[in-house]
Amino acid sequence: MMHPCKSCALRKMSIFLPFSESEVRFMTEFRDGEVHLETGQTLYHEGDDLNFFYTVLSGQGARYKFLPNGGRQLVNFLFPGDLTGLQGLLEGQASTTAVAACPMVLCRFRKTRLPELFRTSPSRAYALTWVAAVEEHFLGETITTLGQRTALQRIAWALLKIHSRLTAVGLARGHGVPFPFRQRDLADALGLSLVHTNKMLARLRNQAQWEDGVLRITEARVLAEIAMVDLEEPPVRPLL
Amino acid sequence: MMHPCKSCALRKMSIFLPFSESEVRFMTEFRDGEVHLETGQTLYHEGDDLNFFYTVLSGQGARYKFLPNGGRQLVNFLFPGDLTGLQGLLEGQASTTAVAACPMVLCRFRKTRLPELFRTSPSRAYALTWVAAVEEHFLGETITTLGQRTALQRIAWALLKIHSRLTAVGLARGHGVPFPFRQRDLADALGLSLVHTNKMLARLRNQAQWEDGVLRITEARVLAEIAMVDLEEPPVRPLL
DNA sequence: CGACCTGTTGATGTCCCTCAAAGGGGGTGG
DNA sequence: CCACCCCCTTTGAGGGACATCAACAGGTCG
Repeated sequence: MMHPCKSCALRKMSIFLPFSESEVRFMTEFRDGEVHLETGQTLYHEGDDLNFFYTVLSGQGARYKFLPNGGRQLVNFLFPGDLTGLQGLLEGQASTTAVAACPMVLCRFRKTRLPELFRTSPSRAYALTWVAAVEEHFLGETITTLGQRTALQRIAWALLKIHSRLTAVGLARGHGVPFPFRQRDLADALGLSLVHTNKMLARLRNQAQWEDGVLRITEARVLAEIAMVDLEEPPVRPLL
Repeated sequence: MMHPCKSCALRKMSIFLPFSESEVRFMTEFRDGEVHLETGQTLYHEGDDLNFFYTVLSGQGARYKFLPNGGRQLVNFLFPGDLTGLQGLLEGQASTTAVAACPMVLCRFRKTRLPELFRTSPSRAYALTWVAAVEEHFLGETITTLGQRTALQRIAWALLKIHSRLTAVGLARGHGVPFPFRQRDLADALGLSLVHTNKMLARLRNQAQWEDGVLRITEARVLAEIAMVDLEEPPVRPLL
């Protein structure tokens, strides 16, 4: 297709800031093709020299960091609209491993053209920085959760965040949002053991159901109370 | 003084990428004065409308997030060269409270001029994004620490990171680096209780001493082993 | 001198980890 | 078509790491 960005479905979602005509033209030329991943495939490995960065177009994945003792931390989920790979911008070395949890499509950008982006399209460069700032903000919230919340509160917090983020990109289907991960992934995201994660999920079953890769929240109010957060939509943000 | 950036001591440190002549000129004009803080003063409060962002020139501080239950999370320390306030770029609302742990000097930038920076100085805009990516990378490491490391490992990890970061900005003084925080701050940074933090610090006394606001590391190798990290210098990064 | 803050140490409790085992699909092969 | 296995989920039992409660020492300040 000639105009992959022009027809991009993500761009139309209200959570993303609109593109100008010239921005659409620029991105169409700037992008470096698409990447298609199957379930379980890795986008990049920890330690890889990263020549690209990516925007998630569809599907879901996660970035993991592995420790010498066998531990594994899920640093963040990769949802449609998320940018990943920028971290490796500096060291050239990826600090995490990105894996697809279901079939994914990503928009690819070449790192060597980054200076050109900054020279040629200030508004797109601004968007890039903005997205990085959004991500930074979210990681700060995650740190707060890991540092201060109990297991039950962490689960409640995560389910709410995940649900609202996926709803914001139009994935709600009445019966819930697709969330194709295992309990082990959620456990690794929250610094909990698999067993305890399972037990806390059971205790929240009245407020949220997560089965067969579909997450449904029935008592958001209660979850928010448990998690000590306010119920709010994800803020509007740019898309790359 | 006419050339505050030209004479900036930070710029000369090898951990920071060099400025071109034109970049120095640009920043001199772009900056919006200095902010001087006394110990305990706050740079901004959670919920504030943020019109500025800042680079730490000297001194140290931290960003905190407070929870309804009285909990407090130290999201990150603010060391010389660090950029802060960008997170609030989007919501306009600061998500954390920034407090000085000793007298601080910061370089101030006006948010409304950000688009101008992207239009006028692509190389500076690139540096800004780079710094944000560095920060994002570090927050990811912190998440891994909070999620996967034990109390002793967290303390060892934090002491190493803090020491190497402060050394990289030239604060080592033979007997150690200045670190003007309380054990309560470190506890809040690592998601531990004050009491337990104290006990773990005691157990590491042979490897690291932290007294009277000075941190000295005598057995970095041992600490690194405990923390499950490699001993390495902080990567070179831009300065704003 | 007393009030307050920070650091230190001991005692007690508990949240969560680890170990263990069983049940339910889904896939493969006999 | 059933046997078998693997992965995921679920539940119970026991133990350990860390939180909470409590008390004291030293330093600083009013």
